[in-house]
Order: sequence, then structure tokens, then C-alpha cells
Amino acid sequence: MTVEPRFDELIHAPTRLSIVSLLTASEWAEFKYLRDQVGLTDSALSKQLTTLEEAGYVDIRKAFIGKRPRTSVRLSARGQHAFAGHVAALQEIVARAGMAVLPD
Amino acid sequence: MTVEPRFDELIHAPTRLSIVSLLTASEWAEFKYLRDQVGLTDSALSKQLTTLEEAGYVDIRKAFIGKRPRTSVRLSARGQHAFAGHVAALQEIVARAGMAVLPD
DNA sequence: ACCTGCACTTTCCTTCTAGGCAAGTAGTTT
DNA sequence: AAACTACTTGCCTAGAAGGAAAGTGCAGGT
Repeated sequence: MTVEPRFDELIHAPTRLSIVSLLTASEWAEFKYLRDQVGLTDSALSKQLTTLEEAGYVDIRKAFIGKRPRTSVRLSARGQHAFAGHVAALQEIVARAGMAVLPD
Repeated sequence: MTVEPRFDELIHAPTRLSIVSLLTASEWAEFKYLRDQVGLTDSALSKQLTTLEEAGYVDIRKAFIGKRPRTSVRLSARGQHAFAGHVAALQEIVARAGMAVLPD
């Protein structure tokens, strides 16, 4: 169950970090939901999802709910693994940091 | 001892994150040491340190060791606090992320 | 006095990225 | 046919990062 720490620049970027972390919490997440949670425009989110998809980190499902299209996204196995690796890398950084005297 | 989580974009950026985390581990760190650890050119590091100094996150000491100038850097109290807050924010993100089934 | 070297700093330049807006696409409803 | 929903793509701008090279200040050698 040991995950090799691997700092992932693609995941690290603030917006994608929030997108990915939202996705770990859910199975399929809808486009509008993500857009509102991360606070992006449709276009910006669309591009980030494309970036994540091209990296193989997310699966994108375009389904019809009734007669309206719905785009949903989830982390792929690769994406989950990359996220876990990135978190491990961050934890390593924090661990190396002495976590010394913190002035309150 | 509770640190309020506060995502800090300035600290989050990869190079500065590594600089700051190196600084938490030491008291005063020398320019050359930092430069080699983070793998930057002199100019790039100099600029990052200026950025951190302007944010009030580091103290920069220019002393003469023998007759040669030595620039050393350390985290300021502000910098330590900001780093701790950022780490707390990251931990919150990780905590919210279900940390679900990780395929090995 | 002059030139070189060290230890950075600053300037200039290129590249990359993110995000907004507006236009485009496709199917749907009125 | 026009408008609307749900995105996607193209165009553009602004900001950030980093390298190369020139600049600064002090020290030592010739």
C-alpha cells in the first residue's frame, strides 16, 4: 500500500489541485458542479479538463440526461495514483521541514 | 497551537515551496546551498528570494565571511506562519479528498 | 593603477500558462 | 426559424519563471 512519492506539476497547479481533490471525493462529478466549486468559467474548466484527460488523469463521460447533454468527470485509476503520489511527495516535503517552533 | 489553514499561492509555486521547506529545516541557509538544492541559476534564485523578502517571508543577511560576501537566508516568523498555514490548507484538501481505494 | 575574480543583482528576452470573451457546434425546445 | 442549453475552440492578454549576459561592489594579484 506504499505509494511512491512523485511530485506532479500538472496536479500541483492550484486550480487542477482543487479539481482533482474534488474528484477524489466523488465518483462522477458534473461539469456545472465543478465549475461552481472551483469558480471558473465554462471555457476555463473545459480546458483544464481537456488537459487532465490528455494526461490520462480523468475519464470524461458525455451522457444524455433526458434530452440534455451532461458531461461528467471522474478520476481514472492513473489519476488516483498520480494524486496519491503527489500527496505523498507533499507529505515528504512537510516531513523534511522541521516543523519547528510555530509562533502563535 | 491551531494554525488557521490558508492556501498561499506565493508559497505553493514549486520552486518557492522547495525553497521555503528547505528553510524550515535550517536556521540560516546560504545562497549557494539553496541554489544547488533547488537547482536554479544564481539569477533565478536571487529573484525568488527577492519575491519572498518582499512578502516578508524571509530575512536576508549579507555578511562578510573573511573578506568575501555571503548571503544567508532564513524564514521570518511571518514566513513560518504562512508556511504552516499553507501546509494546514493542503492537509485540509487531502482530508476532504476521500483518500479512497488506491489501486496498487 | 589595472585587471581579474567572486558573489550576487538587474536587465533583457523568450517561453509557458491561465483565464476571459466571443464565436462555434450540436441537439432541443418553442 | 429563433432561441436556448451545454459545452468547446479560437483569439487575445496578462503574469510568472528562468536563462544569458551585463552590471555592481569589494578584494587580490601584477
